[in-house]
Amino acid sequence: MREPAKISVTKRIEAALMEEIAAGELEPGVRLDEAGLAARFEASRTPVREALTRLTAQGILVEGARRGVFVAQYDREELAQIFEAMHEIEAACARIASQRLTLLSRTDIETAQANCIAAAKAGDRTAYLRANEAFHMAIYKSTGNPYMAEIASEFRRRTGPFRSKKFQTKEDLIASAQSHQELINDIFSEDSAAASKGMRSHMTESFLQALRAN
Amino acid sequence: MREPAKISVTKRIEAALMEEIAAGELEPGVRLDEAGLAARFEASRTPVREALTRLTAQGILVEGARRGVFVAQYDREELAQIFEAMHEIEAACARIASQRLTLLSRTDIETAQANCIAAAKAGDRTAYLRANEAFHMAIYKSTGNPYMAEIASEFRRRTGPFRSKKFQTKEDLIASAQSHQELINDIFSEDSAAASKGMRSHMTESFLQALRAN
DNA sequence: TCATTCTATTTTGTATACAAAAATAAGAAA
DNA sequence: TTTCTTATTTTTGTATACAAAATAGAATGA
Repeated sequence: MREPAKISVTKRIEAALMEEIAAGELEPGVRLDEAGLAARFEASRTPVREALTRLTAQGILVEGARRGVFVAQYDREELAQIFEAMHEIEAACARIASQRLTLLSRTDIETAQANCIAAAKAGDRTAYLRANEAFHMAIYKSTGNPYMAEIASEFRRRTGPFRSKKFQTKEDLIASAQSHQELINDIFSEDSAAASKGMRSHMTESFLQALRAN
Repeated sequence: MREPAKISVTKRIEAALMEEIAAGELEPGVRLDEAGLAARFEASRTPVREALTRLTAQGILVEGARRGVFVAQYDREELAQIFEAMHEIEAACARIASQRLTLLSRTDIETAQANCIAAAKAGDRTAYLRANEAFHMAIYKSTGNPYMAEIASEFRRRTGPFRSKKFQTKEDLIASAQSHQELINDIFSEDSAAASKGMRSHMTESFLQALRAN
């Protein structure tokens, strides 16, 4: 029997805010005041503060020039720079992953992709977003390098609110899932150059759509 | 006249700890207790806590399995993974930098390298460490992408305590400075593939020495 | 009307207090 | 001695309090 997994108030608030930002409920530019959040989460300002500090360290929130912290918001130029950095890291992950594929990691990637296809066919946007995250995470994990995986995940969290906007229609979902399929072929080819190139093209596509939607 | 630049207690403590860890005064594995630090910095536990939280988020500290936070410590396997990730990011930085070199950024890199050579010739380890950081920072900055620069810097901070150990003799410093020179040639060649390859070889060298010293 | 100074309010940064959890130490039983 | 239990002490997580800074608002003068 496992313990009730007591989670600290700080972590609970951090996770909740991260979730809301990822889901787009808290839009970029919105200000978060400590007192308000403390009231909302029925806690004191102390854990709220700590959660905000952690989210700020991750770049999900930014401290405004004046006062208070805000959900990170980027103009086109900044967004392009973030995507460029993400682009590089994702490409490196794809290359490394292709060199180190195990039966298990191949299966994980394929399973995630199967979920993507199912969600796309069903036109279920929420399910697709979740499956899409899992798909990319599976690739990161396949590098066998938790540090690479961590920075890749971090960028994914940061760009989440901007990427999610681009999935509007069922066609968007299906197009994305197809793009995944090409990417998988490249990675599974075990030609690391092709894997890297494949990821670059997938990310470029993703960026162009994100730019259009923001 | 500029204002006295009021710095928060939290930031002061964070910077001080970062400095001490980078300098190797606080060795990997050492435990940091809040009460003790609060006494040392003549502050309450609150700002100490916040500083520790931020350093933990940056991976400079880790929260132990049991209790308390510790200066991050890595075994050979983990160190290899971190260096691999750093390797990838540095290579990407070098490639991008080589594509975007401006007169100003070239000058910054050359100036930093001149300082490295001077410190190496003088056998001044502390000065070399500082100049070496500036040299790499100048390359990051030359990418024109603050997000790339930020992750590269973060890895540099994390690996600082392990890299610094490898500079023991004057010959080590001179060898490092010479390695820089080759790297500069590759980056300034404006052949981005060569730049990336050059950085990879520089980082591989650096890693091998770090492994030997740790 | 606009700018400016002063006042009031909000909000943050830091200190302190306290309860709960974990680590440590001590003692008892095998 | 070793192991198990229990008591003690640390240490952490959260709440609360308060002063200083920042913002907003009101009043004053041009």
